[in-house]
Amino acid sequence: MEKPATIKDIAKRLNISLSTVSRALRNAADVNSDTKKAVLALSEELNYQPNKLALSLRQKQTHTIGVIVPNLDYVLSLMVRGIDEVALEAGFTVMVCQSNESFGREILNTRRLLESLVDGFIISVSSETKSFEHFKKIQERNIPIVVFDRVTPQLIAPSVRIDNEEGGFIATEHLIEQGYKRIAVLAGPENLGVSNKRLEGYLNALKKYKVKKDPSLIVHCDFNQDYAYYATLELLAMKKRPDAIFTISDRMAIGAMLAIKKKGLRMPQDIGLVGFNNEPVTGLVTPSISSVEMPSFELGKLAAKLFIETMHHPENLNSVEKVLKPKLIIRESSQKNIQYK
Amino acid sequence: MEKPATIKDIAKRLNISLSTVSRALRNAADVNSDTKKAVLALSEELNYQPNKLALSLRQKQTHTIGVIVPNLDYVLSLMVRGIDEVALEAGFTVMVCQSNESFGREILNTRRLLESLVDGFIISVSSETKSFEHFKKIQERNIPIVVFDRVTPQLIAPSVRIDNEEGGFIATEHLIEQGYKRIAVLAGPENLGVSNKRLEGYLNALKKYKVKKDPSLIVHCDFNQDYAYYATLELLAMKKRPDAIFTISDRMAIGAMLAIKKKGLRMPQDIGLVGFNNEPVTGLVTPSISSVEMPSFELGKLAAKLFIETMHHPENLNSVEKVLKPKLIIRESSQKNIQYK
DNA sequence: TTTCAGTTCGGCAACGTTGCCGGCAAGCGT
DNA sequence: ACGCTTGCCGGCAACGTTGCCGAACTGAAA
Repeated sequence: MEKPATIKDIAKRLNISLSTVSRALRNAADVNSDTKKAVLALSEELNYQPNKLALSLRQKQTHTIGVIVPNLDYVLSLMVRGIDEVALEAGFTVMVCQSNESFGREILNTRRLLESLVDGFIISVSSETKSFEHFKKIQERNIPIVVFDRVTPQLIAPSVRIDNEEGGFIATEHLIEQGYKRIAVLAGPENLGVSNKRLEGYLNALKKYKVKKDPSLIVHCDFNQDYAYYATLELLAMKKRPDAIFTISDRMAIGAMLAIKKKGLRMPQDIGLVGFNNEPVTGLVTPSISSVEMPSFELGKLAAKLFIETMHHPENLNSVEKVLKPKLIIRESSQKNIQYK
Repeated sequence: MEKPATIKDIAKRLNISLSTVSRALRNAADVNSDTKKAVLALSEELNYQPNKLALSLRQKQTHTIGVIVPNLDYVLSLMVRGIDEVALEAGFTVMVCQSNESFGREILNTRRLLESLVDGFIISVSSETKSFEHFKKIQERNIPIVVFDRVTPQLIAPSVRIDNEEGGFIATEHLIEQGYKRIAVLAGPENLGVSNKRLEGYLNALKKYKVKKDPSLIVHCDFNQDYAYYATLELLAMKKRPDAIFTISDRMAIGAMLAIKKKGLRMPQDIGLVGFNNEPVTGLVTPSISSVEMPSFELGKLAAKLFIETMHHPENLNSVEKVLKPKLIIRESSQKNIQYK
């Protein structure tokens, strides 16, 4: 039992032609039921597995999806698991690449996946990416792309995301309702759509509740715990320091928490804090941190489903844009007016 | 610019044969330097990319490594990144599958990867796995396997791991030195080698420092925060409750911490706690949790290097066993006698 | 008997690539 | 003029699979 069995082996053993075996295995109409049985039996015995390479070469389809993500943090790895689940079910294999938030790396990844002859892409763009030519070239070759989570108007493709504006809104609204007056926001890089949408939600909440917007309370910084830490220290050093902070991600919320503790301030009494993503760690730290949860797993599944639809009907699905709703998880860090739990 | 260019296109445009083009591209000796230049120039212009499927089909090598891991928690994803880095450098693509600690799923994964015609495997076995026939069958087909992290004597293959016995030893030794007298251990499932080695280290430390072993302080439970939580509650309900706990993983340490807090006990004064893996969360909770760090990234890189060696020299590398040293990171949860920091 | 439809099968080519073999011409020495 | 080496190149087959075409046989209708 050395080499795996091929169609040829079966044909030889049964003294019939390759074509007949092939047809029998694919259960084609024009093959005698006796020979069909014989072929099936022998293929079972030899433990025959069709060679995927030959198949792919022949029909120019690898049944492989290239997935590019900026990293594999909690939310994204959940999304990838969602993609994986649906893809496997549909007979696809997924290849996951991390761009590490680097533009160059993202280009490298697309090239590598292209070399691997993936049938298409499911992409969440890196925060560094400002040009989308590498993706547009792929689209010109009629290779399907689905964008998820980090969606951008600069790349026209079917997309799945959460309502980030809503997420920013409910987080801010909650802080306002808790009685916080000077609410700062730690936003991500300026060009990142996701971050800007959440910021927009923040602004909309201020507007609705007639809280005056203060530009000095809006800070852009990298999606990163350390940057958030230092940004928060600066915020807290202001003459009129904020009494609450909404961060665009939990990583940043952790950084903010550390800075707040460093300053000897208490949450939620002195400072309120709300993060985004609902990573498990937010429930473990002291105080636990309120956070906006998103249906990551569902979102991944939806992305994969949309991809498969796109493969089958490449006609204008480009305008399809699925949006899921986020949900606020309230914990200690923001409950100035208690009465919960 | 629709279909990607092939060798045939180049041959036709230059009026030469396929073979010549092929040789020119591979920089073979017996081809005129002028034609070589022409071919290279045209292939550049047409943006020629060799078709990997055809190549793989021809030379029966996909340059793909199948990686199977029980999950993608902090340590394992670091290891996978290490594998990825080395593999890419060496021209390999890796396909990662999660078994979710399930035996059936692990078998499914190996089958799928086998169908994808991977050149070999790098494996960390699931905690459920007690039979290794599915892997042995692969080895009989002369497909190389490298085992990492979760190594077992039941599967003879080149392996990379950390010194788990040492890890268990230094954690326990540290607790003893801090003056803890009744040290409990939350071990993993009984059949899991990694867990047993760490337990062995614990026992060795007790022996060295002449601390009497108390079987009621040794608890086996699933690698899981909830189980650890309940197991700890039981430990703390004992008449003579332990004054320190060493957990075999940080997940379990978190569970233990929650149980300790629930009981209203203080760390490190009432109870000492040391975990394993040094996940970032251990530094963020209050109190921060001491933990045994392992060089995960390095370990992944080593595994990939070993795999590549094995591919090139399949002769008896089976006895190769690389072992890396862990390192104790001391934080608040175990510092009864202060003076650190 | 001829014709025709239906059933069942084999042969050939193709997907894109490379390895092997052999051929042709030029250059060299005899 | 002959043979030998060397440099360069083309043809063929093969990897494992499937699609297309046509052949061979059967049985029945004309």
